[in-house]
Amino acid sequence: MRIGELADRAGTTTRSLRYYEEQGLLPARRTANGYREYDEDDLRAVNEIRSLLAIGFALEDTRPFVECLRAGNPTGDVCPASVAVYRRKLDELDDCIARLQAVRAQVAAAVERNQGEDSCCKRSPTRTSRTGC
Amino acid sequence: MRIGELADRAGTTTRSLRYYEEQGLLPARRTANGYREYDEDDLRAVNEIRSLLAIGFALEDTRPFVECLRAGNPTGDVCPASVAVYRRKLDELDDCIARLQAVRAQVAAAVERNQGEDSCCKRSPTRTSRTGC
DNA sequence: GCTGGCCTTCACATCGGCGTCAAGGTTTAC
DNA sequence: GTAAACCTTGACGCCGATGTGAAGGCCAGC
Repeated sequence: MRIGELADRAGTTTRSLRYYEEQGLLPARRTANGYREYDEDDLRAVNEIRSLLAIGFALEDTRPFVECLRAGNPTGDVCPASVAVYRRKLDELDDCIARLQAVRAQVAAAVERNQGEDSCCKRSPTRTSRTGC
Repeated sequence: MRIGELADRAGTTTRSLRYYEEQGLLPARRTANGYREYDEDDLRAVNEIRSLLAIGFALEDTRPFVECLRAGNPTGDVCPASVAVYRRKLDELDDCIARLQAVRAQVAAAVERNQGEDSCCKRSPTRTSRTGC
């Protein structure tokens, strides 16, 4: 299949696929006219990449999983290198969660201190903003 | 005091202070020669900004706190607008923590599935990478 | 008067994973 | 033959907070 179909089937864009190729994660055969040509294995690789990205892995961290798949394994996570990434991610997640929980506690305490307070303020206008996690 | 001293005392850089000014968070008086001149209130404002940034607030989210301080309040968080930001941040933190915990569980399960496994792989090299939370 | 250490503004670089456009080649359908 | 729908490479834009550097002004001490 060509890049457009692969993108559609994987629920992504051609731009992303070319980017993965550029990063050495998705080498592509070329047809005579220079078009990239992909097969079902490539689709599996892209799905692996996408599902890992979706849970917050960096693209680079998906590499062992993709290589594991390419090596002929049923899934990308049966290889030691993949499991190593998983473990590192677990540590990072634990650190991150702990930090966020500490911040949460700190913010919650601050809210409590200043909630019913008439210790209010003297002026200051209002505004809005956006999210981001 | 001038910008270099303020930066030193606040534990940041002149670049950052100029950026805060550019964002309208830290207006500066100028001396005759064009140098920025700051006082102790400005130091407090910068400290407020820095401590909020340090716990993951966006610069824009520090605005109500700074304005609250500027309005003459003892701390930046006694104003309703500040508390509103706190509350929104709490929600964001809860969402974020929940997502990360879900991911953590998913990754932990995957590690468990593939840990002692001789279901190993067939080849695939090794690599390294870096952190980031 | 000269050196060094401040200060000024302007503006480009960083990181990651793309979006998006430009300018062009190819192939298919009518 | 020509329009439509693919494909190609290349390159700039984005976001946020800041690093970094260039080119120049100002001031204190020697």
